[in-house]
Amino acid sequence: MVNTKSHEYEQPGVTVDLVLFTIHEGKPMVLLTHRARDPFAGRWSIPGDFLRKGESLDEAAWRVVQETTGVQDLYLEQLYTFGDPGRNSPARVITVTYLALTPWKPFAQPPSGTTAALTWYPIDEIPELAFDHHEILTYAVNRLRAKAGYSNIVYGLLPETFRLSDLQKMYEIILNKTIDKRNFRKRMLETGLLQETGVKDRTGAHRPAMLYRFKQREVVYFD
Amino acid sequence: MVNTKSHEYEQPGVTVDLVLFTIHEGKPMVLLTHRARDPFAGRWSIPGDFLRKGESLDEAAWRVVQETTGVQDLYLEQLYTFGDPGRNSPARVITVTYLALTPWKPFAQPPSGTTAALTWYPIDEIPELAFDHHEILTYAVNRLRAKAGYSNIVYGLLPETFRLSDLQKMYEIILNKTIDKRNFRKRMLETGLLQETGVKDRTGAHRPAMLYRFKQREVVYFD
DNA sequence: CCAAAAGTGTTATTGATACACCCATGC
DNA sequence: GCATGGGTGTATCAATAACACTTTTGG
Repeated sequence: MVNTKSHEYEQPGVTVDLVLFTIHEGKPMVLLTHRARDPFAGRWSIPGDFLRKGESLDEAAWRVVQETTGVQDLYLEQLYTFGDPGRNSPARVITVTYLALTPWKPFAQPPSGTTAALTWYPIDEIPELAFDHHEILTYAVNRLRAKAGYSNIVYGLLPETFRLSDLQKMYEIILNKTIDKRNFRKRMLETGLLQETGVKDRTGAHRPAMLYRFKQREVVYFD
Repeated sequence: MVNTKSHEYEQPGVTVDLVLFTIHEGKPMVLLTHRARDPFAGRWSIPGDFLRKGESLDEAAWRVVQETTGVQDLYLEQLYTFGDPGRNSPARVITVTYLALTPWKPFAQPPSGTTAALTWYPIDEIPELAFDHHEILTYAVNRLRAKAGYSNIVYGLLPETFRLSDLQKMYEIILNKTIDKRNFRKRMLETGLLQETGVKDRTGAHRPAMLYRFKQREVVYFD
Protein backbone atom coordinates (compact mmCIF):
# COMPACT_ATOMS: atom_id res chain seq x y z
CA MET A 1 0.00 0.00 0.00
CA VAL A 2 2.94 2.31 0.50
CA ASN A 3 4.12 3.67 -2.79
CA THR A 4 7.37 5.52 -2.88
CA LYS A 5 7.00 6.83 -6.39
CA SER A 6 6.50 10.40 -5.32
CA HIS A 7 4.98 11.51 -8.59
CA GLU A 8 1.81 9.67 -7.71
CA TYR A 9 1.22 11.93 -4.75
CA GLU A 10 0.16 15.49 -4.69
CA GLN A 11 2.17 18.04 -2.84
CA PRO A 12 -0.63 20.55 -3.06
CA GLY A 13 -0.78 24.06 -1.77
CA VAL A 14 -3.07 24.50 1.22
CA THR A 15 -5.10 27.65 1.63
CA VAL A 16 -7.47 28.79 4.31
CA ASP A 17 -10.42 30.78 2.99
CA LEU A 18 -12.94 32.73 4.94
CA VAL A 19 -16.66 33.25 4.43
CA LEU A 20 -17.38 36.20 6.69
CA PHE A 21 -21.03 37.14 7.10
CA THR A 22 -22.64 40.14 8.64
CA ILE A 23 -26.12 41.61 8.53
CA HIS A 24 -26.74 45.18 7.47
CA GLU A 25 -29.93 47.01 6.60
CA GLY A 26 -31.91 43.83 6.84
CA LYS A 27 -29.71 41.83 4.50
CA PRO A 28 -27.12 39.13 5.00
CA MET A 29 -23.84 40.30 3.50
CA VAL A 30 -20.59 38.54 2.75
CA LEU A 31 -17.10 40.00 2.62
CA LEU A 32 -15.38 39.87 -0.76
CA THR A 33 -11.97 41.02 -1.92
CA HIS A 34 -11.12 42.27 -5.35
CA ARG A 35 -8.33 40.35 -6.99
CA ALA A 36 -5.55 42.49 -8.43
CA ARG A 37 -3.53 39.56 -9.75
CA ASP A 38 -3.97 36.39 -11.69
CA PRO A 39 -5.43 33.89 -11.45
CA PHE A 40 -8.83 35.52 -11.88
CA ALA A 41 -7.47 39.08 -11.82
CA GLY A 42 -10.39 41.49 -11.77
CA ARG A 43 -12.79 39.02 -10.19
CA TRP A 44 -14.09 39.07 -6.66
CA SER A 45 -13.28 36.30 -4.23
CA ILE A 46 -13.62 35.41 -0.60
CA PRO A 47 -10.51 36.31 1.41
CA GLY A 48 -7.90 33.65 1.99
CA ASP A 49 -4.22 32.88 2.11
CA PHE A 50 -1.79 30.04 2.00
CA LEU A 51 -1.09 28.20 5.20
CA ARG A 52 2.18 29.27 6.80
CA LYS A 53 4.81 27.17 8.47
CA GLY A 54 4.08 26.27 12.04
CA GLU A 55 0.59 27.67 11.85
CA SER A 56 -2.53 25.69 12.72
CA LEU A 57 -5.56 25.88 10.47
CA ASP A 58 -7.50 27.89 13.04
CA GLU A 59 -4.58 30.26 13.44
CA ALA A 60 -4.38 30.76 9.70
CA ALA A 61 -8.09 31.55 9.56
CA TRP A 62 -7.68 34.05 12.36
CA ARG A 63 -4.73 35.63 10.60
CA VAL A 64 -6.74 36.03 7.41
CA VAL A 65 -9.43 37.79 9.43
CA GLN A 66 -6.87 40.13 10.93
CA GLU A 67 -5.09 40.87 7.68
CA THR A 68 -8.24 41.65 5.79
CA THR A 69 -10.50 43.23 8.39
CA GLY A 70 -8.82 43.72 11.73
CA VAL A 71 -12.09 42.65 13.30
CA GLN A 72 -11.49 41.32 16.81
CA ASP A 73 -14.82 39.95 17.94
CA LEU A 74 -16.06 37.28 15.67
CA TYR A 75 -17.34 33.80 15.57
CA LEU A 76 -15.20 31.36 13.62
CA GLU A 77 -15.70 27.71 12.77
CA GLN A 78 -14.27 25.34 10.23
CA LEU A 79 -16.74 24.74 7.43
CA TYR A 80 -15.59 22.25 4.83
CA THR A 81 -12.54 21.36 2.80
CA PHE A 82 -12.59 21.69 -0.96
CA GLY A 83 -9.96 19.88 -2.96
CA ASP A 84 -11.20 18.80 -6.34
CA PRO A 85 -8.54 18.88 -9.00
CA GLY A 86 -9.45 21.51 -11.54
CA ARG A 87 -11.16 23.79 -9.04
CA ASN A 88 -8.21 26.13 -9.42
CA SER A 89 -5.96 27.03 -12.24
CA PRO A 90 -3.37 25.84 -12.71
CA ALA A 91 -1.87 24.35 -9.52
CA ARG A 92 -3.60 21.89 -7.27
CA VAL A 93 -4.81 23.61 -4.12
CA ILE A 94 -6.62 22.25 -1.10
CA THR A 95 -8.78 24.89 0.55
CA VAL A 96 -9.96 24.61 4.12
CA THR A 97 -12.87 27.00 4.49
CA TYR A 98 -14.08 28.77 7.60
CA LEU A 99 -17.42 30.30 8.41
CA ALA A 100 -17.25 33.54 10.35
CA LEU A 101 -19.78 35.99 11.72
CA THR A 102 -19.28 39.54 12.87
CA PRO A 103 -21.45 42.48 13.87
CA TRP A 104 -21.76 44.98 11.06
CA LYS A 105 -18.75 47.20 10.53
CA PRO A 106 -18.30 49.39 7.50
CA PHE A 107 -15.18 49.05 5.40
CA ALA A 108 -13.78 52.00 3.55
CA GLN A 109 -16.15 52.58 0.67
CA PRO A 110 -14.40 53.59 -2.52
CA PRO A 111 -15.10 56.87 -4.28
CA SER A 112 -17.80 56.11 -6.81
CA GLY A 113 -16.39 55.05 -10.13
CA THR A 114 -13.50 53.19 -8.58
CA THR A 115 -13.44 49.75 -7.06
CA ALA A 116 -12.81 48.90 -3.46
CA ALA A 117 -10.37 46.17 -2.61
CA LEU A 118 -12.71 44.93 0.11
CA THR A 119 -16.50 45.17 0.27
CA TRP A 120 -19.62 43.69 1.77
CA TYR A 121 -21.94 42.19 -0.82
CA PRO A 122 -25.55 41.19 -0.16
CA ILE A 123 -25.70 37.45 -0.58
CA ASP A 124 -28.41 37.68 -3.21
CA GLU A 125 -26.36 40.07 -5.36
CA ILE A 126 -23.10 38.22 -5.61
CA PRO A 127 -21.01 38.87 -8.72
CA GLU A 128 -19.03 36.25 -10.62
CA LEU A 129 -16.44 34.88 -8.24
CA ALA A 130 -12.98 33.42 -8.67
CA PHE A 131 -12.26 29.69 -8.41
CA ASP A 132 -15.14 27.65 -6.97
CA HIS A 133 -15.99 30.36 -4.48
CA HIS A 134 -19.60 30.42 -5.48
CA GLU A 135 -19.97 26.82 -4.41
CA ILE A 136 -18.20 27.57 -1.14
CA LEU A 137 -20.49 30.50 -0.50
CA THR A 138 -23.61 28.43 -1.14
CA TYR A 139 -22.34 25.81 1.26
CA ALA A 140 -21.69 28.46 3.91
CA VAL A 141 -25.11 30.05 3.56
CA ASN A 142 -26.78 26.68 4.00
CA ARG A 143 -24.76 25.92 7.09
CA LEU A 144 -25.51 29.30 8.60
CA ARG A 145 -29.26 28.90 8.00
CA ALA A 146 -29.30 25.39 9.42
CA LYS A 147 -27.26 26.22 12.46
CA ALA A 148 -29.21 29.36 13.27
CA GLY A 149 -32.26 27.13 13.66
CA TYR A 150 -30.91 25.11 16.57
CA SER A 151 -28.22 27.22 18.19
CA ASN A 152 -27.45 30.70 19.46
CA ILE A 153 -24.89 31.18 16.71
CA VAL A 154 -26.38 34.55 15.75
CA TYR A 155 -24.70 36.10 18.75
CA GLY A 156 -21.77 36.49 16.39
CA LEU A 157 -23.79 38.93 14.31
CA LEU A 158 -24.74 41.16 17.20
CA PRO A 159 -22.80 43.69 19.25
CA GLU A 160 -22.18 42.81 22.84
CA THR A 161 -25.46 44.32 24.01
CA PHE A 162 -28.63 44.44 21.98
CA ARG A 163 -32.38 44.69 22.20
CA LEU A 164 -34.53 41.58 22.00
CA SER A 165 -36.03 43.06 18.86
CA ASP A 166 -32.55 43.17 17.32
CA LEU A 167 -32.06 39.53 18.12
CA GLN A 168 -35.45 38.66 16.68
CA LYS A 169 -34.65 40.57 13.51
CA MET A 170 -31.45 38.52 13.05
CA TYR A 171 -33.39 35.30 13.24
CA GLU A 172 -36.05 36.59 10.89
CA ILE A 173 -33.48 37.63 8.32
CA ILE A 174 -31.47 34.44 8.44
CA LEU A 175 -34.39 32.05 8.62
CA ASN A 176 -36.31 34.23 6.20
CA LYS A 177 -39.61 34.12 8.05
CA THR A 178 -41.51 36.26 10.50
CA ILE A 179 -41.61 35.25 14.13
CA ASP A 180 -44.23 36.04 16.76
CA LYS A 181 -42.82 38.57 19.19
CA ARG A 182 -44.27 37.19 22.41
CA ASN A 183 -43.38 33.59 21.67
CA PHE A 184 -39.89 34.59 20.63
CA ARG A 185 -39.22 36.56 23.80
CA LYS A 186 -40.61 33.82 25.99
CA ARG A 187 -38.49 31.12 24.40
CA MET A 188 -35.33 33.20 24.32
CA LEU A 189 -35.54 34.22 27.94
CA GLU A 190 -36.35 30.63 28.93
CA THR A 191 -33.09 29.38 27.44
CA GLY A 192 -31.29 31.18 30.23
CA LEU A 193 -28.59 32.28 27.83
CA LEU A 194 -29.49 35.95 28.05
CA GLN A 195 -28.78 38.44 30.75
CA GLU A 196 -30.30 41.86 31.31
CA THR A 197 -27.70 44.60 31.34
CA GLY A 198 -29.85 47.00 33.35
CA VAL A 199 -29.11 49.62 30.72
CA LYS A 200 -31.80 50.84 28.39
CA ASP A 201 -31.52 51.80 24.81
CA ARG A 202 -33.08 55.23 24.36
CA THR A 203 -32.73 55.85 20.67
CA GLY A 204 -35.85 56.74 18.72
CA ALA A 205 -39.17 58.28 19.53
CA HIS A 206 -40.59 55.39 21.48
CA ARG A 207 -40.38 53.52 24.72
CA PRO A 208 -36.78 52.60 25.61
CA ALA A 209 -35.80 48.93 25.32
CA MET A 210 -33.85 46.87 27.80
CA LEU A 211 -30.45 45.86 26.49
CA TYR A 212 -29.40 42.24 26.88
CA ARG A 213 -26.18 40.35 26.45
CA PHE A 214 -25.39 36.65 26.00
CA LYS A 215 -24.04 35.25 29.26
CA GLN A 216 -21.46 33.32 27.27
CA ARG A 217 -20.23 34.17 23.83
CA GLU A 218 -19.98 30.62 22.62
CA VAL A 219 -22.24 28.30 20.70
CA VAL A 220 -24.94 26.51 22.64
CA TYR A 221 -27.40 24.16 21.02
CA PHE A 222 -31.11 24.26 21.78
CA ASP A 223 -33.34 21.15 21.81
CA MET B 1 -0.33 40.50 1.24
CA VAL B 2 1.31 38.26 -1.32
CA ASN B 3 4.64 37.01 -0.13
CA THR B 4 6.86 35.23 -2.57
CA LYS B 5 9.35 33.97 -0.05
CA SER B 6 8.33 30.36 -0.40
CA HIS B 7 9.92 29.27 2.84
CA GLU B 8 7.13 30.96 4.75
CA TYR B 9 4.58 28.61 3.29
CA GLU B 10 3.97 25.01 4.02
CA GLN B 11 3.95 22.49 1.27
CA PRO B 12 2.37 19.90 3.47
CA GLY B 13 1.40 16.39 2.71
CA VAL B 14 -2.34 15.84 2.46
CA THR B 15 -3.88 12.61 3.68
CA VAL B 16 -7.42 11.38 3.70
CA ASP B 17 -8.30 9.31 6.76
CA LEU B 18 -11.36 7.24 7.35
CA VAL B 19 -13.40 6.61 10.48
CA LEU B 20 -15.50 3.62 9.50
CA PHE B 21 -18.16 2.53 11.96
CA THR B 22 -20.30 -0.52 12.08
CA ILE B 23 -22.44 -2.13 14.76
CA HIS B 24 -21.95 -5.70 15.85
CA GLU B 25 -23.32 -7.64 18.79
CA GLY B 26 -24.90 -4.53 20.18
CA LYS B 27 -21.76 -2.43 20.11
CA PRO B 28 -20.50 0.35 17.88
CA MET B 29 -17.20 -0.68 16.37
CA VAL B 30 -14.55 1.20 14.44
CA LEU B 31 -12.13 -0.13 11.87
CA LEU B 32 -8.45 0.10 12.79
CA THR B 33 -5.31 -0.92 10.96
CA HIS B 34 -2.12 -2.10 12.53
CA ARG B 35 0.89 -0.05 11.53
CA ALA B 36 3.83 -2.07 10.34
CA ARG B 37 6.05 0.95 9.71
CA ASP B 38 7.17 4.11 11.39
CA PRO B 39 5.97 6.53 12.40
CA PHE B 40 4.11 4.80 15.20
CA ALA B 41 5.05 1.29 14.08
CA GLY B 42 3.17 -1.21 16.19
CA ARG B 43 0.33 1.16 17.02
CA TRP B 44 -3.18 1.00 15.69
CA SER B 45 -4.55 3.79 13.54
CA ILE B 46 -7.55 4.61 11.44
CA PRO B 47 -7.01 3.81 7.77
CA GLY B 48 -5.82 6.54 5.43
CA ASP B 49 -3.51 7.41 2.62
CA PHE B 50 -1.92 10.35 0.90
CA LEU B 51 -3.94 12.16 -1.70
CA ARG B 52 -2.96 11.17 -5.22
CA LYS B 53 -2.57 13.33 -8.27
CA GLY B 54 -5.78 14.16 -10.06
CA GLU B 55 -7.88 12.65 -7.32
CA SER B 56 -10.62 14.52 -5.49
CA LEU B 57 -10.92 14.25 -1.73
CA ASP B 58 -14.06 12.16 -2.00
CA GLU B 59 -12.38 9.88 -4.50
CA ALA B 60 -9.41 9.43 -2.20
CA ALA B 61 -11.71 8.53 0.67
CA TRP B 62 -13.49 6.02 -1.52
CA ARG B 63 -10.18 4.55 -2.62
CA VAL B 64 -9.08 4.12 1.00
CA VAL B 65 -12.30 2.26 1.65
CA GLN B 66 -11.71 -0.02 -1.31
CA GLU B 67 -8.07 -0.66 -0.54
CA THR B 68 -8.68 -1.54 3.07
CA THR B 69 -12.07 -3.21 3.05
CA GLY B 70 -13.47 -3.67 -0.43
CA VAL B 71 -16.84 -2.73 1.01
CA GLN B 72 -19.12 -1.38 -1.70
CA ASP B 73 -22.21 -0.15 0.06
CA LEU B 74 -21.39 2.49 2.57
CA TYR B 75 -22.25 5.93 3.68
CA LEU B 76 -19.43 8.45 3.40
CA GLU B 77 -19.23 12.08 4.38
CA GLN B 78 -16.45 14.54 5.02
CA LEU B 79 -15.97 15.07 8.72
CA TYR B 80 -13.33 17.64 9.60
CA THR B 81 -9.83 18.66 8.63
CA PHE B 82 -7.02 18.38 11.12
CA GLY B 83 -3.86 20.32 10.49
CA ASP B 84 -2.14 21.40 13.65
CA PRO B 85 1.61 21.43 13.39
CA GLY B 86 3.00 18.81 15.70
CA ARG B 87 0.08 16.43 15.32
CA ASN B 88 2.36 14.22 13.27
CA SER B 89 5.98 13.42 13.44
CA PRO B 90 7.99 14.71 11.84
CA ALA B 91 6.55 16.18 8.63
CA ARG B 92 3.63 18.55 8.48
CA VAL B 93 0.53 16.74 7.30
CA ILE B 94 -2.99 18.00 6.72
CA THR B 95 -5.56 15.30 7.20
CA VAL B 96 -9.04 15.48 5.76
CA THR B 97 -11.15 13.00 7.68
CA TYR B 98 -14.23 11.15 6.53
CA LEU B 99 -17.00 9.50 8.50
CA ALA B 100 -18.25 6.24 7.04
CA LEU B 101 -20.88 3.68 8.00
CA THR B 102 -21.33 0.15 6.80
CA PRO B 103 -23.40 -2.89 7.71
CA TRP B 104 -21.42 -5.37 9.72
CA LYS B 105 -18.97 -7.50 7.76
CA PRO B 106 -16.32 -9.63 9.36
CA PHE B 107 -12.70 -9.15 8.40
CA ALA B 108 -10.31 -12.02 8.54
CA GLN B 109 -9.67 -12.65 12.19
CA PRO B 110 -6.07 -13.53 12.95
CA PRO B 111 -5.09 -16.81 14.56
CA SER B 112 -4.97 -16.13 18.26
CA GLY B 113 -1.56 -14.99 19.38
CA THR B 114 -0.90 -13.05 16.21
CA THR B 115 -2.10 -9.61 15.26
CA ALA B 116 -4.46 -8.81 12.46
CA ALA B 117 -3.61 -6.01 10.09
CA LEU B 118 -7.22 -4.88 10.11
CA THR B 119 -9.80 -5.26 12.86
CA TRP B 120 -13.01 -3.91 14.25
CA TYR B 121 -12.63 -2.45 17.73
CA PRO B 122 -15.53 -1.60 20.05
CA ILE B 123 -15.43 2.14 20.50
CA ASP B 124 -15.20 1.84 24.26
CA GLU B 125 -12.17 -0.44 24.09
CA ILE B 126 -9.89 1.53 21.81
CA PRO B 127 -6.16 0.99 22.26
CA GLU B 128 -3.52 3.70 22.07
CA LEU B 129 -3.65 5.13 18.59
CA ALA B 130 -1.11 6.71 16.27
CA PHE B 131 -0.94 10.45 15.64
CA ASP B 132 -3.97 12.38 16.90
CA HIS B 133 -6.32 9.62 15.86
CA HIS B 134 -7.92 9.46 19.25
CA GLU B 135 -9.08 13.03 18.87
CA ILE B 136 -10.38 12.29 15.40
CA LEU B 137 -12.27 9.29 16.65
CA THR B 138 -13.89 11.24 19.46
CA TYR B 139 -14.95 13.88 16.98
CA ALA B 140 -16.44 11.23 14.70
CA VAL B 141 -18.38 9.53 17.49
CA ASN B 142 -19.91 12.83 18.53
CA ARG B 143 -20.92 13.62 14.99
CA LEU B 144 -22.47 10.21 14.51
CA ARG B 145 -24.47 10.48 17.72
CA ALA B 146 -25.68 13.97 16.91
CA LYS B 147 -26.61 13.18 13.35
CA ALA B 148 -28.41 9.97 14.25
CA GLY B 149 -30.76 12.08 16.34
CA TYR B 150 -32.15 14.10 13.47
CA SER B 151 -31.55 12.09 10.31
CA ASN B 152 -31.89 8.63 8.84
CA ILE B 153 -28.11 8.27 8.69
CA VAL B 154 -28.28 4.87 10.36
CA TYR B 155 -29.40 3.34 7.08
CA GLY B 156 -25.69 3.08 6.42
CA LEU B 157 -25.37 0.59 9.25
CA LEU B 158 -28.12 -1.70 8.03
CA PRO B 159 -28.30 -4.14 5.16
CA GLU B 160 -30.66 -3.28 2.35
CA THR B 161 -33.64 -4.91 4.03
CA PHE B 162 -34.18 -5.13 7.75
CA ARG B 163 -36.81 -5.52 10.45
CA LEU B 164 -38.12 -2.51 12.28
CA SER B 165 -36.70 -4.01 15.44
CA ASP B 166 -33.25 -3.99 13.81
CA LEU B 167 -33.65 -0.34 13.01
CA GLN B 168 -34.79 0.42 16.52
CA LYS B 169 -31.83 -1.44 17.94
CA MET B 170 -29.45 0.73 15.88
CA TYR B 171 -30.95 3.87 17.30
CA GLU B 172 -30.86 2.50 20.80
CA ILE B 173 -27.21 1.59 20.53
CA ILE B 174 -26.08 4.84 19.00
CA LEU B 175 -28.21 7.11 21.14
CA ASN B 176 -27.56 4.90 24.14
CA LYS B 177 -31.12 4.86 25.43
CA THR B 178 -34.14 2.64 25.21
CA ILE B 179 -36.99 3.61 22.93
CA ASP B 180 -40.66 2.68 23.17
CA LYS B 181 -41.50 0.18 20.47
CA ARG B 182 -44.93 1.48 19.49
CA ASN B 183 -43.87 5.12 19.40
CA PHE B 184 -40.78 4.26 17.42
CA ARG B 185 -42.71 2.33 14.79
CA LYS B 186 -45.32 5.00 14.48
CA ARG B 187 -42.80 7.79 13.98
CA MET B 188 -40.62 5.83 11.58
CA LEU B 189 -43.47 4.79 9.35
CA GLU B 190 -44.85 8.33 9.41
CA THR B 191 -41.63 9.72 7.94
CA GLY B 192 -42.52 7.98 4.70
CA LEU B 193 -38.90 6.99 4.21
CA LEU B 194 -39.56 3.29 4.65
CA GLN B 195 -41.06 0.80 2.28
CA GLU B 196 -42.40 -2.68 2.98
CA THR B 197 -40.65 -5.31 0.93
CA GLY B 198 -43.52 -7.78 1.17
CA VAL B 199 -40.97 -10.35 2.27
CA LYS B 200 -40.92 -11.66 5.81
CA ASP B 201 -37.98 -12.60 7.91
CA ARG B 202 -38.56 -16.07 9.30
CA THR B 203 -35.54 -16.66 11.44
CA GLY B 204 -36.04 -17.62 15.04
CA ALA B 205 -38.77 -19.31 17.01
CA HIS B 206 -41.30 -16.52 16.84
CA ARG B 207 -43.68 -14.69 14.59
CA PRO B 208 -42.00 -13.61 11.31
CA ALA B 209 -41.23 -9.93 10.89
CA MET B 210 -41.92 -7.78 7.87
CA LEU B 211 -38.74 -6.64 6.16
CA TYR B 212 -38.45 -2.99 5.19
CA ARG B 213 -36.07 -0.97 3.11
CA PHE B 214 -35.30 2.74 2.88
CA LYS B 215 -36.92 4.17 -0.23
CA GLN B 216 -33.80 6.21 -0.84
CA ARG B 217 -30.37 5.40 0.46
CA GLU B 218 -29.38 8.97 1.14
CA VAL B 219 -29.47 11.24 4.14
CA VAL B 220 -32.76 12.89 4.95
CA TYR B 221 -33.25 15.16 7.92
CA PHE B 222 -36.26 14.88 10.22
CA ASP B 223 -37.92 17.84 12.03
C1' DC C 1 -51.54 64.22 20.81
C1' DC C 2 -49.49 61.33 17.47
C1' DA C 3 -46.27 57.90 15.82
C1' DA C 4 -43.31 54.23 16.92
C1' DA C 5 -41.43 50.41 19.10
C1' DA C 6 -41.53 47.96 23.93
C1' DG C 7 -43.62 44.98 26.71
C1' DT C 8 -46.91 41.47 28.44
C1' DG C 9 -50.73 36.14 29.19
C1' DT C 10 -54.01 33.05 27.86
C1' DT C 11 -56.12 29.64 24.91
C1' DA C 12 -56.02 26.21 21.29
C1' DT C 13 -53.53 22.99 18.80
C1' DT C 14 -50.12 19.81 18.02
C1' DG C 15 -46.71 16.65 18.99
C1' DA C 16 -44.45 13.53 22.37
C1' DT C 17 -44.74 10.20 25.83
C1' DA C 18 -46.44 6.45 28.65
C1' DC C 19 -48.43 2.18 28.76
C1' DA C 20 -50.21 -3.76 28.08
C1' DC C 21 -51.91 -7.28 25.62
C1' DC C 22 -52.58 -10.69 21.75
C1' DC C 23 -50.19 -13.02 17.63
C1' DA C 24 -47.42 -16.27 14.89
C1' DT C 25 -43.85 -19.18 14.85
C1' DG C 26 -40.12 -23.11 16.16
C1' DC C 27 -38.95 -26.43 19.13
C1' DG D 1 -47.54 -25.72 25.28
C1' DC D 2 -44.04 -22.60 26.08
C1' DA D 3 -40.63 -19.27 24.93
C1' DT D 4 -39.57 -15.58 21.75
C1' DG D 5 -39.95 -11.56 19.40
C1' DG D 6 -43.86 -9.23 16.21
C1' DG D 7 -47.42 -6.32 16.06
C1' DT D 8 -51.08 -2.92 17.55
C1' DG D 9 -54.19 1.98 20.00
C1' DT D 10 -55.40 5.28 23.38
C1' DA D 11 -55.03 8.68 26.99
C1' DT D 12 -52.10 12.05 29.20
C1' DC D 13 -48.84 15.56 29.18
C1' DA D 14 -45.75 19.00 27.29
C1' DA D 15 -44.44 22.08 23.80
C1' DT D 16 -45.61 25.11 20.25
C1' DA D 17 -48.51 28.43 17.88
C1' DA D 18 -52.02 31.88 17.57
C1' DC D 19 -53.57 36.06 19.03
C1' DA D 20 -54.34 42.18 20.80
C1' DC D 21 -53.81 45.61 23.74
C1' DT D 22 -51.32 48.96 26.95
C1' DT D 23 -46.91 51.53 27.91
C1' DT D 24 -43.29 54.84 27.29
C1' DT D 25 -40.94 57.83 24.84
C1' DG D 26 -39.65 61.93 21.18
C1' DG D 27 -41.17 65.27 18.41
